[in-house]
Amino acid sequence: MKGFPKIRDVAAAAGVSTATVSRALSAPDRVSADTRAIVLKAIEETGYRVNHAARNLRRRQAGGIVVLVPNLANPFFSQILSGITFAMATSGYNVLIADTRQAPNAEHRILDYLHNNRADGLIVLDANLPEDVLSAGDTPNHHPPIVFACEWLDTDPRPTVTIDNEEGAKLAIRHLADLGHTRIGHLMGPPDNILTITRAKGARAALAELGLAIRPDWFFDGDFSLASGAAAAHAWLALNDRPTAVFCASDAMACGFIGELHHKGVRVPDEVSVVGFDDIEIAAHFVPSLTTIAQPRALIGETAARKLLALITEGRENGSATGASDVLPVQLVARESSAPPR
Amino acid sequence: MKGFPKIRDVAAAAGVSTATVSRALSAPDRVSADTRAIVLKAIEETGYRVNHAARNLRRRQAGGIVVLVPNLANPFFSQILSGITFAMATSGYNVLIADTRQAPNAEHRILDYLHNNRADGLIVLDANLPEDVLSAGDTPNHHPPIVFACEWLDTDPRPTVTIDNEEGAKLAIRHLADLGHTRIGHLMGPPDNILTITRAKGARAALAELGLAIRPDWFFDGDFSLASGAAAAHAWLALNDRPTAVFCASDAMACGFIGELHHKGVRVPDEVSVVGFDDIEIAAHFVPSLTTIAQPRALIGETAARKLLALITEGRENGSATGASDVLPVQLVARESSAPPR
DNA sequence: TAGTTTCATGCAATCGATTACATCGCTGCA
DNA sequence: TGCAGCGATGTAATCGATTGCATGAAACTA
Repeated sequence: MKGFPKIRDVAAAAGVSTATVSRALSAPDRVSADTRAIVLKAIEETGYRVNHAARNLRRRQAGGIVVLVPNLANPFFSQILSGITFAMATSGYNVLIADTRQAPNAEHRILDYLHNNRADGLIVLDANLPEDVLSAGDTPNHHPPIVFACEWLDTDPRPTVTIDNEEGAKLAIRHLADLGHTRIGHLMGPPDNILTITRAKGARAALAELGLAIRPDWFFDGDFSLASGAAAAHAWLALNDRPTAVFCASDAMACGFIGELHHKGVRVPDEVSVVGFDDIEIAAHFVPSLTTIAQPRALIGETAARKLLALITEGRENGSATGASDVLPVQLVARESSAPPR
Repeated sequence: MKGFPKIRDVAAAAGVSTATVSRALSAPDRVSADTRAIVLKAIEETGYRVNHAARNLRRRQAGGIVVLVPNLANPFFSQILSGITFAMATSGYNVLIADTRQAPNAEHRILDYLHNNRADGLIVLDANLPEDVLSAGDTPNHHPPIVFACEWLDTDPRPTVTIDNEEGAKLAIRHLADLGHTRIGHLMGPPDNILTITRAKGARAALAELGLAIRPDWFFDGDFSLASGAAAAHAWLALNDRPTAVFCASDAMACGFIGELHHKGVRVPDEVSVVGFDDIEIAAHFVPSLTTIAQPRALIGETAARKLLALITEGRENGSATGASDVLPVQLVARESSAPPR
């Protein structure tokens, strides 16, 4: 960073002022085609690169967006991140990532991103942040625009990018009913999570529509993880009166559930059908391959990123940060793990 | 970002100069305990937050590190990223991520990170970058320090954080031999990849040590992905004379291999034993659960991050960027997918 | 007691790009 | 011919924190 050419050097090489060089880069149509060419050549020759810190300081911006991920180690998010970086690639904004559940002081550091000039915008994938963290954005111009993706807050009017979770759950239940199942259970995500609530609601609604039993002892607790799926397998085994099909609120849980049943000698789908949710990559290759509700994860990330960019630009131009919310479609993918009951 | 308090406001509130405020924050022992307390209180009251752009400009730094990931959508990397953000959390550096294989212009944008004042350091997880991209760092002070993690370049003396890939492959082969297998194949990663080369080398060495056959038709081509594992299953099925065990260079390939064999009615480990590499989370829950070589992914990320931080600091203090390289240990985890041959 | 260190603090230059405003030369119209 | 209008460019202030140097007071030394 020491001997790097600066805009002054380029200006000297091109025989123009620094203002012209700056304009040739950031507002090409404000300089004549001739000088622009000269400036670009000078940039080429000197090997000049803008200093982002200087630019950001002057423009009063941060130059990046932050993605708040509840748990980076969870592969569910990797494809969403991929969609985000894809959409951001040409924008000139950096993509920073932060794990909201990671010690030390996760909460404190998030606040730092929120109030701060560290990010021009946020994509929040974790709606279970401490209440006060997000409400810190009360005073509208004290924080950058926020887009929620995947998860959201019912009480919060900010724009979101989600999928139709309720419909997804209904598709799953109807699929099992179509196969002939009448005894259907549901393995849920973490309590309080909006996805858990919405998917469970959809499952209940579909069961009711179909006139099927909604039995509390067939609604198993989980937390979206593989391990909780395995734990649910034990709960299922412990029942006297078991459902013949289980709709799991995540593929990870479905895999954990099936894997553990397999250890106990219970075959899927012979003895119990399983439907997952997410369509993670392994679902198609699992044994048995997993029937699931596909959600377009990369597209979610991409959409959220574009929406955020729009908000950032809009916020700069006028003040009206409108927040239409996108709901992306889901799709049933039928595979081996679901079959008619014996 | 408009009406935010600046250091001047804090200085006024505390009745000191901006220099003192700055020092109270960045060099606490250069101000007296009393004034420090006063300044901190003033910061609290005004709600001041440093402007990173200004700080970075003045300090001639970028304030962040970049992680170059070959494919963000690949969950293998999520845990490494997690380790990196964990180690970086308290450092004050942002963690930026960039996908090196992502259109448009991946190559061009990487160069931007390399030469540029966008990052104070890089963690590179992709050693297959175009030759000239990395060699752009010839002139030592024209680029930030780089640490390679997982993958590395044989020709490059820069510091690396890796695992003992050769030993891992040997563990896998020996494990299969211990079970009684004498006909052992190997499903490889993408050609030219250093991990592919090293693991295949370890596998060959172990086979040789054990006096077992090294048959070219039992070395299958792959690319670490699930799909290539499934493709290898067809290659295996097509052989007249099949190995009774296959060591796969990634868990994803092992899962794809097993999943596809299962579709074709071939049971694992009954008809063929399989050992993977990585110990991704699903390995323990797969059907059958996967015997594999565990590598400490989060630790790799964490170690790389700390090493990079050390290089950044060192580079600022004196110029000698030494690059000891860490090799982290691997471990065999025996599960159901490997058993004695029939 | 005079001279020397040490410590805490203030002053003001500085990092490098952007941009409001001023300037200059043309064109076009009355 | 004269003046408004416009486009291209230059001048210089500005973004906000950091830090080299200077200052003054206190502590220490001989």
